[in-house]
Amino acid sequence: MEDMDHSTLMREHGLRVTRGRLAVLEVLEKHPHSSAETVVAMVHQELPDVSIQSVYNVLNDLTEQGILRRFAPPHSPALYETRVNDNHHHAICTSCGRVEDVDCAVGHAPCLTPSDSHGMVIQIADVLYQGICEDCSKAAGS
Amino acid sequence: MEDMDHSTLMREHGLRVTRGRLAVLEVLEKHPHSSAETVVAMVHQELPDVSIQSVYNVLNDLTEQGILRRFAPPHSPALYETRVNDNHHHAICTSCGRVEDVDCAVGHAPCLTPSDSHGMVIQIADVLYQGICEDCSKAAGS
DNA sequence: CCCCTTATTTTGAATAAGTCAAGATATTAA
DNA sequence: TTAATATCTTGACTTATTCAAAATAAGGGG
Repeated sequence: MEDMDHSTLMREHGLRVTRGRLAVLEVLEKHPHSSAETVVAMVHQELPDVSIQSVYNVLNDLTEQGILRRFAPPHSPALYETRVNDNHHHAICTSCGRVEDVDCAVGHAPCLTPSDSHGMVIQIADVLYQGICEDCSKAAGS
Repeated sequence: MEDMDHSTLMREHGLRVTRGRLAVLEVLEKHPHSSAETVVAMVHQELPDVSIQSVYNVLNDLTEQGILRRFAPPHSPALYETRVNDNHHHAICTSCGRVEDVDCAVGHAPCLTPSDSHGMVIQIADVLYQGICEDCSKAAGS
């Protein structure tokens, strides 16, 4: 069972295994870059009586444990994904809001090494490219 | 007068020069990484009858023209700055929320060249480092 | 310099996204 | 199986931001 991994993962982080948490992880594995609202909608397809607040709790708890990753494009609610620990980045279309994963060009984890971090110990580097996606530039160019 | 630059800048973008816009630019030059609310507060020190809505309008208009830059750390309202066109990045302390400017280590505008942009034409690369700042790690380590 | 056009601002209401807190429920260790 | 407590639910609330219509002000042409 695929849930086994998720269950084990959560136990390793000292978290109890609940239906809500498993459902959130499954949803985000199938649909990365989802907002809390989207996650709620998809969780409800399987488990209609999980509360909205609960999904927010789960998203916060799992993000805090590093099981999920959260990022916040301007003009967008926070988005979540399970793809963690691989230093990939995101490109968002400023026109339609579509989000794509992008591997960094410069090699392995380059952006984890800022020139001068002002004494901060860096844990995460989020890179967000903003631009116009193919479809939107076609649509605008016509 | 320093305002001359700002006025010229706005005219070049086809925008009318208003007290509110000048005030917002001045505030953000002195206090980069300010939220809309902070900008309102500081603008009000000089011009108490500029409305909140107006500041939001100004921030949106100037951002749209590329005169301001907006970025949105998780758990934070959107932040604004006048430093534009130099591909610098940001480090935010996840504990106290402090934001610092960071020049990218890898050279000039490296992150504007993603390996595979999925057909998107990239306009901006925002890099957000998250970590623990010196003060907070001292405070926690005690 | 004044007037006209229209960009900008104001006012007030409304929405979206997310948090807080207290009590009910479910998970897990013993 | 039971006890302890982590998690979930409910409902209200806060924060950040947007919308829309009427009032005002900027700047070009006479």
